[in-house]
Amino acid sequence: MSPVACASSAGSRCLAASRILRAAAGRCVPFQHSVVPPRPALWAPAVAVAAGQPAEPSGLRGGSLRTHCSSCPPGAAGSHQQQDYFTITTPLYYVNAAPHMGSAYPTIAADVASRFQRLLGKRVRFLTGTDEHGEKIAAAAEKRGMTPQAHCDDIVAQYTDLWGKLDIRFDRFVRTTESRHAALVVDVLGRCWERGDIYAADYEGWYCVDCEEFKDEKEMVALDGEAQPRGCPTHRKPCQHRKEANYFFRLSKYSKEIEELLSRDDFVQPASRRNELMSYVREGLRDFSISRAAVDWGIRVPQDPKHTVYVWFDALIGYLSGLLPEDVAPATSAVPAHGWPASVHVIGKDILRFHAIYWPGMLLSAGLPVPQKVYGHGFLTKDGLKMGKALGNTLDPQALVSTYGSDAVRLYFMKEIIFGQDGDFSEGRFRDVVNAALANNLGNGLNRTLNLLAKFHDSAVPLDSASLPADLPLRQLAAEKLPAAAAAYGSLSFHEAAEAVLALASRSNQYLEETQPWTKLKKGTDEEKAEAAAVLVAVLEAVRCVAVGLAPLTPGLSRRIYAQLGYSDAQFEAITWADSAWGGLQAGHRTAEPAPVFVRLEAPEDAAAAAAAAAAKAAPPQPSKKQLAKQKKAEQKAKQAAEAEAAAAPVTAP
RNA sequence: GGCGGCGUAGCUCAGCUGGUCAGAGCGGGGAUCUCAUAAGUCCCAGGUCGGAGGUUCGAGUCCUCCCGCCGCCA
Repeated sequence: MSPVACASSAGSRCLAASRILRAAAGRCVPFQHSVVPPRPALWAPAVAVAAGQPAEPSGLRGGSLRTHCSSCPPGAAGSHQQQDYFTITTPLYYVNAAPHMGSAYPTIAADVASRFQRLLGKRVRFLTGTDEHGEKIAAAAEKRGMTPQAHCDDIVAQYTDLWGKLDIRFDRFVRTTESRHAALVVDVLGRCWERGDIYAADYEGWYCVDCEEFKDEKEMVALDGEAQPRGCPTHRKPCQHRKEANYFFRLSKYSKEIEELLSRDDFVQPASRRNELMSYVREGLRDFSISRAAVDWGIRVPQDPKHTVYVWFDALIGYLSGLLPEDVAPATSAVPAHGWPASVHVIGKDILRFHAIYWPGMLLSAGLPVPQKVYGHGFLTKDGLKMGKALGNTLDPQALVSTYGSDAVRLYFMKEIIFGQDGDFSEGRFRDVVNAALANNLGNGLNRTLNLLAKFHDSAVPLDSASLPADLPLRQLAAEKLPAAAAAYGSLSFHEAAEAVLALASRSNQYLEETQPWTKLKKGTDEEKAEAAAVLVAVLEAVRCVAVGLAPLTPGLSRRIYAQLGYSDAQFEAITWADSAWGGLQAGHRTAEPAPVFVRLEAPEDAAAAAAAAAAKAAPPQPSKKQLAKQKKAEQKAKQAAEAEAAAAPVTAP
């Protein structure tokens, strides 16, 4: 079972794995719903909301809104040529357990996309939240000796806590237990009903009491002494033949529209996802059940209070209810004025069908536009293996972010895994690639340059970066790479965006080696010293561009780079994508006291010991020759430094 | 079983509309430097492009079969 969006084993749901009730025999998913008191929607913690006003993302506060960005390529998804808003959603995560990497991954991606769109000046609505209905919730709560509501509240707190640690800046956090959500579900259902798209029909199939689930005939196994396969494969107990009345949604009525939708290049992405959906549609869309009579708690169907709304119908509408501000009555007609249709639903590939087929059908029935895009990202593995508690292979995002920090986690998953493809996490590789990019390349490059500026120019920028020649290779590379990064961000190609921006940092280090300003600054002529000063400005300006370019991916690091360059937090908060263009650093500007902006990642001791022990089994641990040589050099350096210090004149404290 | 996707250096990937008989990053090895975060820079090694056939002057790239992995559907 897919680890993404759902770490649990088969049968669990997080807008995932579970199968939807359909008119065909043998398909059913049980769920339970707890009717809970109304609760306010959670707002993003960073945003202070004035009474009666919708929340605004803090990133834009104080910044000027721009209507055009020269860095932005024409036609890019989410670009200015399209609407002036940007609505992005993650799945509404199932709160049967604490968040796992499978939910953190798409949330990070949505946050990166949101931050980029905010830098462009868009009115961004980043919607995430939780789906709190279902029998698994009740079971998990009971197991913990808690009410379902208390359980949900606790898990939701863990989600928001983790999102805070991962620098997730959502605008809306919707919970499907909110009364406003229920009200909108009822309203949407009413519209579909009036349209004639809901009808009563019997659903029958084989039911396992222990699973609380209907079984497909193929799934069942033959029990002892029986010829016919009628047993639950999990519990090995006889399934009961059940027939119950349900309400069904007339999805088949919208087959043509949905097939046309799926034929579009830009609706379902990546392109490989479309094929399986087209195959599914061509088999003929069948109506699906949207109610359950057997489940006591849930949103009551007003037209027949013996029924509660089936959880998929309910949860998908969270994308609508979550957009509505508190002061707006929960009505379907209000939704288009508040960021609908969504620009992109970011989802795991395992729940594509619900988002690309059922959801559009529901929306068409309710008279609402469909989302602009559904992006099915790939699955994650760890050390090449599927993740899952049952498999004993888990990746705890809380532990990861606590150990290594938000920027490292975000960069790895965005840069090293191609969004849309499956990807792997291994801790050694994680440290290596993050260190290489952020500590050794970018961080050291900035530090060495700031130290030179401090030493030879008292941290004052000697000239305008805009005055540097337009044909300066570093400047030209910036002019090439930052627009490329913008295009990549717009296409949700985060690894390409990261590579494009970081290429500028790499080139900066090369440029320093080519020009060796430290030599010229020490011993050069006045002209040579001026040239060297220009090199420092060029490199610092390039790093400033990199900071803006990386801001969606590594907001904390970018902020620290800006601080090191002498800018205030307010100045950082006010940046726009236009600031990624060359020319921001001005003569006279003072940089801060040099300090590392990214501390290299080290293996935790226990983990390192465990890794060493594991490696010892496979092969004797041996430090590489390079490492030994490096240690030796370090010792020599320390010795030389001590000797030099002893011989040098006393140094005046700054 | 049907359909679809994938298999390229130790790892992660590009190339994949036929033509320097394969590249990048990370890791590894060597050299060099000391402005700097045990960093930087330069150089090098690593490839049966899953396997076997075929088409072609020429195939990682097109066709067939087989093997393995993943996804969807029954």
